[in-house]
Amino acid sequence: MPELPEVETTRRGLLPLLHQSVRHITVHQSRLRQEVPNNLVECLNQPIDALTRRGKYLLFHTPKGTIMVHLGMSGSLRLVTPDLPLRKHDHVVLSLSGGLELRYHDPRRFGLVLWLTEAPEQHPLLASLGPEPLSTEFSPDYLYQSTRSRRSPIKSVIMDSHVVVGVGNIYAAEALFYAGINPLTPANLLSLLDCQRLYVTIKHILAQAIERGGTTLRDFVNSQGETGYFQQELMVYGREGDHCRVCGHRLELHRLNNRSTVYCPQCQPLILASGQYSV
DNA sequence: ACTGGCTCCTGAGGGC
DNA sequence: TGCCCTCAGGAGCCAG
Repeated sequence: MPELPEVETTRRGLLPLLHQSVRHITVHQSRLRQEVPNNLVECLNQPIDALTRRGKYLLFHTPKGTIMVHLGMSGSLRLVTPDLPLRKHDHVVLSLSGGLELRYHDPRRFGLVLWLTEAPEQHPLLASLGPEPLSTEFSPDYLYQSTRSRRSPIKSVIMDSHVVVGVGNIYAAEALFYAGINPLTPANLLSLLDCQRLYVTIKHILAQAIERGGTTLRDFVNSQGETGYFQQELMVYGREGDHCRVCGHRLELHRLNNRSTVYCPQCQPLILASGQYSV
């Protein structure tokens, strides 16, 4: 499941297609999270002069407009030679001037492929996004301020892309573990010190995952079709019932907003409204 | 303004 | 072997 490090890994792997043009488009399945628009053909013969990322959105910039791609839950982009057989769920295929094909593959179809003619940052899906977690805009004070009015669990808040982009279920769980913060803690009960620790762990974990090519669980592959190799180092995600790697306590599973949330009750005590800690 | 629940979708895995 | 059920989850949307 692509999170920010996986999307960034994909972006870097696709840099060879810079300055190439799309010569041909085949849409095998247009029903993604949003319908693949007919005007995607406007990208034909336009050189891709930049490939950027905003949150988990990939942006292929051309003089005439921007191809915006989101990988959703199960999506991947692969740069392959045209003779490689098409796989099931290869929904969109872009044939490039350099001879390779860029194939968008997405079994669960939660992702999207759009064509933007306006400035990407003005598109509704991007306009309201929070700061990039690895930018200076994201700071301990920003995190502290943006949690003051939020009584929902801190895990939900850091996963809210309007607060900060790119923190999905895996990294949220891991960052909270390293910060020693219980995922269920009402966000507004975090102290500035808590926010400073959480800020550090979010940044550190994402940066480290990018450096190592992304986590992979289940279906993520990079643009060369390789899996990442970060998953063996996960501390809590997917380890419910196992023992904490730090204290040996049994890790607990909690369903939060219909999402599995694993934490160590010993290392991540719950802060109560009274300011006391509960183990 | 904030909150939680619902929705889209397919494939894996468990129970029988 | 096969059928049915549950679960996985990013993120927009909506009602309260």
